Amino acid sequence: MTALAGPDDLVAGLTDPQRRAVEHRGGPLLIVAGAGSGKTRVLTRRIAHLVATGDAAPWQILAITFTNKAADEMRRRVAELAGPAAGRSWVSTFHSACVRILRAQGDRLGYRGSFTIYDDADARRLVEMVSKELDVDTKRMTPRAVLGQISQAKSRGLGPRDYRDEAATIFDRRIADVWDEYQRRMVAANAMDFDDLLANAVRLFEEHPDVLAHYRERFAHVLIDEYQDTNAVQNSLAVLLAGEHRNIAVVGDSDQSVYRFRGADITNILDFEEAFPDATTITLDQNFRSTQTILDAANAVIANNLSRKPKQLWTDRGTGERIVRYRAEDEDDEAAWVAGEIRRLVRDVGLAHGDVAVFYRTNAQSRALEEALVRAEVPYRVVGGTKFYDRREVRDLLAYLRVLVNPDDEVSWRRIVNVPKRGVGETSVARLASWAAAGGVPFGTAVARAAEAGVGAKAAGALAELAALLDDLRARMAPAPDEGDGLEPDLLDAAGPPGAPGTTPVEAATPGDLLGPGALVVEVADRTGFRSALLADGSIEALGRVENVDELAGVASAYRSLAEFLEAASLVADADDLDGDGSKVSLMTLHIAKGLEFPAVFIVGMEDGIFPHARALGDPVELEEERRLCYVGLTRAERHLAVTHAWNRTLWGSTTANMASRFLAELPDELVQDVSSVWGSTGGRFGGGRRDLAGTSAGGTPGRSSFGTGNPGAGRREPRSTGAQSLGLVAGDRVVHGTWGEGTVVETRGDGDDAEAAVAFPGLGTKQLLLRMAPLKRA
DNA sequence: CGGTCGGTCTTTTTT
DNA sequence: AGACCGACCG
Repeated sequence: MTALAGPDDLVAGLTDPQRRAVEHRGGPLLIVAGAGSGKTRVLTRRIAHLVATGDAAPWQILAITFTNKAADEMRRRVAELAGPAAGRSWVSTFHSACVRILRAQGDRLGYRGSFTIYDDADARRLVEMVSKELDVDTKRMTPRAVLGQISQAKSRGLGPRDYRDEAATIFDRRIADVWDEYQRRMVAANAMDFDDLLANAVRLFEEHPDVLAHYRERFAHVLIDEYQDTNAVQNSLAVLLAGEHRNIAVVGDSDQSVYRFRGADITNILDFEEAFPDATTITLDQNFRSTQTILDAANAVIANNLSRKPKQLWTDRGTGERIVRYRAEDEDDEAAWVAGEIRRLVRDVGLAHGDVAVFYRTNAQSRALEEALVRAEVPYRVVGGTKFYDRREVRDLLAYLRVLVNPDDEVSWRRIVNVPKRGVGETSVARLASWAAAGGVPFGTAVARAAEAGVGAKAAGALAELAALLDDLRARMAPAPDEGDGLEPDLLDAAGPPGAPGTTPVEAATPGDLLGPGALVVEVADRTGFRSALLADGSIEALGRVENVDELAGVASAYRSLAEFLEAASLVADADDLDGDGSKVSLMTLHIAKGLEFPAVFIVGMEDGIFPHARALGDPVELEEERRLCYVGLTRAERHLAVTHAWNRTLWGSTTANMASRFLAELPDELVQDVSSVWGSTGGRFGGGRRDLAGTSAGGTPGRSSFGTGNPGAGRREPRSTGAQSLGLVAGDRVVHGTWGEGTVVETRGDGDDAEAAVAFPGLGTKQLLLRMAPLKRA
């Protein structure tokens, strides 16, 4: 379509600091990018600029993000700017980049190319297994906690031996024992957990200088997003790859570091300038997202953190409305108020449901909201939460598929051995395990020779049948396409795995009677009796499970090989990650909200003990992390922001009274409009109009309204009308909206105070406006 | 071996 | 309130 952008086009429209970040050459670059400061824009333009100026070939660029979604988005935007050649760049997450390298080079570490990736649940199972074998008290040391310790240590770049050396308590030494055996079993199972993917890549580079040299040469430019969320190992990777040419650009905002509990180390970004003394630092603090009121609030809150570099976000977009605060009786009142306000925003202010998001600290809080939204007939979706790949039946089938690809995968074997039920109980599994261990053979061998292993005749027969079935399927499995050695510029894909968003899924053409991934799912589900067991159950949820099985087959069939599908399934946590179509309100945790933005945001449950979470109250470091989370939440809002807390909240069956969150007290008074204070007042101060709507749908007391006409000004009386209803608009008229700019009237309805107009704003879609309330003038 | 009952423990989770 | 685990029994 359009001609590719030249270097000058690529810096057009950028602010001065943005431009400098794009044009910087020679040496390390730290881009301190505040929320909403256009960092993705800078990153994508920088990549395109490197290519357009000829300073780098596309395949010499490695761009790292944290989520697949972010990687897809970046890939898309870079392709727009730099053309298809940009597909030769690696734009991926740390984990997928490491997988790609390890698939090609893992044999140097003793892994085979088909190694399995264990997610947290798989890893936890193995820890549990090992703990029990070692007689660890799994009550006092839960597998979850032990794995957490191991994971944290791995994130710091430690191994079992280092950990043992550091061990201060008997517990730590036990953890080291478990870790030792866990790691042995992982190698035996030809499996890696998420932390291993990173750690093994580092090990590969450290132990094989020739490999490192290859990749250093290959990736002459390294860019890393969300640097504040990197852990020590990821930092090592960055340093290893960029340590020689030093063309490393990192982007991040220490105020948005909220994954400490996952091993993220904020000092990586804080100390970047020390690690790279010749680094250039560019700060982006102009915000292009929010009103100044919202930014002032966020600035004020985050200023209470001691361990940070001062930074003030600013905007030229104007003051905007005050932040609405609602003090609810309980979580139901809170939810009902939110539901009512959302209706107001849609009816009176002209927002679409998709423009609105509600954030909460913990997933459990979504329930009351969902109930209220259903009652108020507000369409919504819950983002995150239960993921497709976490469902039991999906995990079961994936375990079958993994065993097909990797017969040494013990955890998956154990999972499927008695699913569906074939009379193989705990004792049989124990016999299989000890026989395998004694003979030094994989668990799968014991399954095939169960009778020899001492398993009872009936169970042994079932197991032999299972092994034979899997052998048969394995023989008919379509081979994985050759993926090269990971070093060629153009191997694999230009645009991520097939089936990934942004690429066209290709129905795998399977030659002869070879089985592709989709067919394998079907075969496994049918021939193991998995599907019939579900159907026999007959319950509603069993039927849902059957649907999930079919869906899994559908997803799988978009991949070229089973191995490829399994890799994607392990690395892409959420299949229903799809961006909403704009027709639904989004509900999500504050963590998930990071990186997103919405015209209207509600943050609920702002109570000490909820947010900040109870477990953070006594710990200053944790508390600062919670405050960063608050900062993240506040800065997601573009124009409308409401914060709520409930005096009473029922949690886990009992009701407790909570104080308002300390973060609420950190919001400057003049930025906040307290809605509960108008309780029983005649109203009029807060934008008025349609109070009936809020009242009836909220099922609460009328008069508690909030978001009004969008008129700024602290404490000033809001006008009852913008007068736009008397403009006499007809379809085709050009108008200017205070927020959305110029648009065209598409349709008008009603008259007087009830007059409404549908107005199309270029690039923003058509908005329904209540003219009495809308800041509208003739163009 | 497999179903049922009661006791316990509840954050956040890009990969 | 709900999920998950372990003990108990047919």
